[in-house]
Amino acid sequence: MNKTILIVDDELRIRKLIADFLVREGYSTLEADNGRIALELLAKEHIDLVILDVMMPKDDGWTVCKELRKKSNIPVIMLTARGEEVDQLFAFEIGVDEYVTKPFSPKVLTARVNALFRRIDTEKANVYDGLEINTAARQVSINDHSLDLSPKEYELLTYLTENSGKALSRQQILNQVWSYDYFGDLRTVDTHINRLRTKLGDKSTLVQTIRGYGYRFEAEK
Amino acid sequence: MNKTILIVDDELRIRKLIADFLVREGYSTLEADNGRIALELLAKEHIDLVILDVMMPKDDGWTVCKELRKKSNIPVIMLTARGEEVDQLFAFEIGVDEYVTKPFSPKVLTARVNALFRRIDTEKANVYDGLEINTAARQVSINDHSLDLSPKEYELLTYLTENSGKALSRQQILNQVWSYDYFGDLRTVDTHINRLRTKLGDKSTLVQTIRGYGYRFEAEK
DNA sequence: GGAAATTGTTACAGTTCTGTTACAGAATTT
DNA sequence: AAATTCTGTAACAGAACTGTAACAATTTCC
Repeated sequence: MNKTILIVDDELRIRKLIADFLVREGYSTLEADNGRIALELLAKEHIDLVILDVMMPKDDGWTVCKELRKKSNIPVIMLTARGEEVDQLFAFEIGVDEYVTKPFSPKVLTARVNALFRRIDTEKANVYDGLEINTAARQVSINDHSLDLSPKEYELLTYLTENSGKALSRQQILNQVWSYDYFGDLRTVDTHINRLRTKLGDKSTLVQTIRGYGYRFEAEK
Repeated sequence: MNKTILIVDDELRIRKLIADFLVREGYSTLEADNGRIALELLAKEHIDLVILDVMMPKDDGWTVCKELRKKSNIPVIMLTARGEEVDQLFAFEIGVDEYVTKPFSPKVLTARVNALFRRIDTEKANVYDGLEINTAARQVSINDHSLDLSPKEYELLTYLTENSGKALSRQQILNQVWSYDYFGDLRTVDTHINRLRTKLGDKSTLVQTIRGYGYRFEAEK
């Protein structure tokens, strides 16, 4: 089923413009011309993402977002007017995921939406073919059988899974899992991959070698 | 190999700040404090993305971007000052892919960069008559059946596909896929083409021989 | 048709790369 | 402080990759 995006803006023209391009990208859309209706829709409908204009006559975007956040972790993209002061820390605390400055090109908006969904989707998938990663508990298990990973092994595994399906070079891995100013041997990565694979047992095939490049985590289809 | 980002800004402080966070994200960086040096670096080095400050004393960001666009399709992120009027249509025509308003949080900047690369990478996930090349995963597949290519074979194939429809001489291929200072036998290219064709199976006809010259990748219409 | 040029194919040896293990020092726990 | 665990490096063996050469097949040109 298509993802549904709720567009909240008091201007019909803007709503239609946005809806037009999102539909073209393959999304379903809902519309609300004020905060109250937006919140009602959120309670009733299954909505995957909200695009929210800051400037609205009744309740402004910030208020709607704050209300929304009490009930949901739905991603929010804010539309801000050019020149409008935006306190990024405030926005972050409220739980805005992205902004787009008006006027915007449809290209930019749809790109943001796509990128945000990709991010959410990858964050959600914490079970890979029977390998479960509980980030809150910092615990990894295979078929409810807990794995005893060292700190580095855990960090390495989560970096791989967070970028599941992507080729990661040894340098990239070293930069991320160790640190950007760590100047160690690239082969260190290999050793840790080896240790990780050993502990992964028959799930070790999830960690694929890319010869001459690095590694890739891959949940088989 | 890491993606390389060129940072163009006249202020050392800003450059270092940006470079710091990008390196932490696993990118390599290059720096230029003016447009001329930026263009020189672009000609010499392999650069995947440019971050460009609009306000610079010699050539402003727009000029640099326009020059750059004559020679390359590298994605560009513009740094604009808050309150600075930006004509988005103008920027779009010049070929700017994203902006970030100063002052910005590193989080916002790196998020933009990551999102842009994701977009580029997924756009790049090209399909040629059933042959799919996923550059992010560094993976090639035919009808969802993954091919096991060696590093050279992969590089060769992507070089061919990136120049799809163009005749490439053996020397040109050797210069690009090997390196410009590699002095090997031209027939080495033939051998690798042969290996590649073998692995491509019934898609091998995509790689055409140009007698007396070299090869050409051609997606049939 | 036949010679020359060009390309396809295969084999092989040298090189590079990766998996694995061992070990010593560092960090952590007891 | 001792014991245990963790970590980074080095070393080695085996596997994969690569470049060259030699020969076969094909195309071009006379």
